[in-house]
Amino acid sequence: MRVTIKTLAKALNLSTATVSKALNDSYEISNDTKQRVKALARELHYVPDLNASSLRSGRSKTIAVIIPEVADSFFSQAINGIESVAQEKGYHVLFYLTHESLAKEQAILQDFQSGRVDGVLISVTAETHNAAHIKALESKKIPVVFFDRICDEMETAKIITDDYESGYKATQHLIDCGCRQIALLSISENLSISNQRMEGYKKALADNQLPFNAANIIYCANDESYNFCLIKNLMVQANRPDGIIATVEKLSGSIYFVCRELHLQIPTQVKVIGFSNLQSAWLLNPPLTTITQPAFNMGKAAAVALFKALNKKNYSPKNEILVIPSSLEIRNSTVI
Amino acid sequence: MRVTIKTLAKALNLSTATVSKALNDSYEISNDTKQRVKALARELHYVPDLNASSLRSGRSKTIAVIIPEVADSFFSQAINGIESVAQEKGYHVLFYLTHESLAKEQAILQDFQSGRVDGVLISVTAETHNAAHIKALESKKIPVVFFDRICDEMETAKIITDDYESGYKATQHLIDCGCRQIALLSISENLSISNQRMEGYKKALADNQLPFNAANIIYCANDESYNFCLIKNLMVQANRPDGIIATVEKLSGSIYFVCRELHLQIPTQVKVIGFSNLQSAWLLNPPLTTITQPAFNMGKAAAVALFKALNKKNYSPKNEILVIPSSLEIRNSTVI
DNA sequence: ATTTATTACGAAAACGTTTACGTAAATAAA
DNA sequence: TTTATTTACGTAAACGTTTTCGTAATAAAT
Repeated sequence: MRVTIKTLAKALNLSTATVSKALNDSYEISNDTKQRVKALARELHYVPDLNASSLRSGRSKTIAVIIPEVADSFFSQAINGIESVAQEKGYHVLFYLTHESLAKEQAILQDFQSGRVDGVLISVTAETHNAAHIKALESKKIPVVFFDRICDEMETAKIITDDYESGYKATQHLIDCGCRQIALLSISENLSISNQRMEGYKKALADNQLPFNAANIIYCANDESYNFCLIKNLMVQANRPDGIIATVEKLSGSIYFVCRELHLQIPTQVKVIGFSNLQSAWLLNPPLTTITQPAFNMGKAAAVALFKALNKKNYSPKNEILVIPSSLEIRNSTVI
Repeated sequence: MRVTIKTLAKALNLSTATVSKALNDSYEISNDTKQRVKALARELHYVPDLNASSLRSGRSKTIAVIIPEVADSFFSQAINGIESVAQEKGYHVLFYLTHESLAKEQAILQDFQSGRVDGVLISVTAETHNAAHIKALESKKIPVVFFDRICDEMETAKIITDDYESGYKATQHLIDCGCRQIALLSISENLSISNQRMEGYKKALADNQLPFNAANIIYCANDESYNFCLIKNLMVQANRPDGIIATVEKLSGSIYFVCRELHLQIPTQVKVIGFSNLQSAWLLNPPLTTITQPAFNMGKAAAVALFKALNKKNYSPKNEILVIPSSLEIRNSTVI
């Protein structure tokens, strides 16, 4: 037989209400009773039914994390940050991968109307250009916190890195290394991070009296072989770039593959800098200069912000942006 | 006001029972009624309360995935495989990271007594040497499927790769390349994969009349700098190995770092082969020869096996081992 | 014409909690 | 002493489903 609150109540000659309150450390219950209840619960290996609890209380002790990919070291590390605080708070974490598909993102969020989760951490897809489906959670009073890839139109907590400055720094570094024709690999026209990084790129060009050339902005897709072609086409041109910035991790690899195929030497013929958290950046051939993002801390900060909202009576997170800076790590893909 | 089954029932002048059955496509309900109910449900954006549903039915439509790390490309890819089938089946996926801690693994499984999940996919920690805490799920009729890192003593479905053969192949390859003193980096004495890979290693040595030297088996820990020291100590010896096998992904990187520090040339002075799924293996300096595991397919197969069990009246998965072979991919860390 | 099946639905209990409200006893304040 | 407050517990409803069982009405079989 399953041991429920009733089992305990009967055995101790108490009401289920008292037992429930005792287990939840209610002020209404004497210390003595609490001890007795908890002792018996432990002895009989009582474990509360989560579904019953959630149904009645309206809280599921579960949060959702929605990200585009997991095979990206940024998100891997961010997950670790999130998980570390969730486990500490006794919360459980549902993971969802959108694979950069807006439709999937919508379907996932739609499901949260079911009361499955108490809060949501999200990094939107490259296709997401408005937040209607995310705003729908407001009606259920489910707090949402963005990290990395945010939606400007939502008034909530957002954890980002200094994308604008990073774009600037990356570009300036290449210019300092002698580059005059710098390509920027992006993945989306509506993604906050892409736009910010590009703005920084443009500003750096302007500050150095270098012309901005729209042809040097390459929008990549979610298809590796397609991206390979795009980059290859870029690099076979007569006036090919002498510097490339990959604004998203997976694109760095593609650049290396193209350069290998075309026998282009990095960094002598072309310099490369990638937004990446790969520990193996050091081990690449040549070691990759990176903009390294504080992924773990961003994940952690996002989770902290979410739990802060979950503890408020007014569910809604403070509308504020937390910026955790990235760092430029110079290696041999830009300098000899 | 929230729209529940009662709302629909009242509006259509039906009982809640009928509405529920209609929504679940029960044979007891006429097609006409089903249409009307579903139409109104759609119109009013009705979404069933998962907690109520789970409480009554005893099924949560959620599975758990327990893995040691996520910052490991094997697990990243496996997750993709799992997620792909879960999403298709309309199930949700809870993720838990053990960080190789048995205590954490136990705590996580303990929590599953709450009815939170219908089934579990697990890859155990390096510390796990018995399955008592996992067997405890049997009393709750929660099916468990192992992938990659299995527990022999559990009678259930297990998805693995051909670890023994992979260990053999890796060793034989190094021998073919001229190595006579081969070190094996392991992470645990009780982990199935470690032992199998080591047995394959031993067999290959024996088949080639090479002596087995226990000093060449290095047990690494979950601490990068500690591992670095271990490997460094190994490589500063006079009779240092001329070949190393890293049986787990993260150790390959450590080997490269040590070799860089000691100015040891790969592959001329020491040849390296790693169990790894990093796409960047190609891009390392030098490109890393790997045993590449079918991570995505293993994850997928594990999920499929679990769902098969979830659909059975008798919850328990078939006690069988599915082996999906790995492949040796030869690159320049073993050949010039 | 009577019995038996089948179809389509409803009443009500059940799942295991949490919580609003009530209350008796003990204590404190007036 | 009377009244107010606090302490510690119980009663019972509620959360939103699913499911068992019952039952009319219609159709089929005898």
